[in-house]
Amino acid sequence: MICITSDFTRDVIKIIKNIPSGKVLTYGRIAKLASNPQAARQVSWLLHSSTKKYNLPWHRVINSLGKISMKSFDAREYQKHLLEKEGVVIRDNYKIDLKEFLWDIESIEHL
DNA sequence: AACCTGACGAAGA
DNA sequence: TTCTTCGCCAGGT
Repeated sequence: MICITSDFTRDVIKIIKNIPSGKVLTYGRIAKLASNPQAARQVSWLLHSSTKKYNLPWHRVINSLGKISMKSFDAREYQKHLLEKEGVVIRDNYKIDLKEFLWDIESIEHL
């Protein structure tokens, strides 16, 4: 399991934990909110390796195209199910309308 | 210290 | 519009 050693990682964890039900954020936006716009891959790495440990709502994180990007079919279907349960509409090809469902947060000051 | 990993993303072809 | 390439980062070995 991972050990937090950077402000970046701590912020990412905090941000993800605060995504409200029924909303989503993209890897890139999370990285940007955590003051490192180019660290989207690290966000992905974090989710992949420490979702359980930090009890994160991992399903509310999608890619910049507004799509679910899990690798296996089963995983995609599971994430789709979790999101739909919260009212998020999933279109063909696991596409989500960011205009409607992207969490509108501009800074993490108040978190 | 060097190298590997990831559910990324922007830019080209 | 779809696919490939390449740069990114930080934690884990």
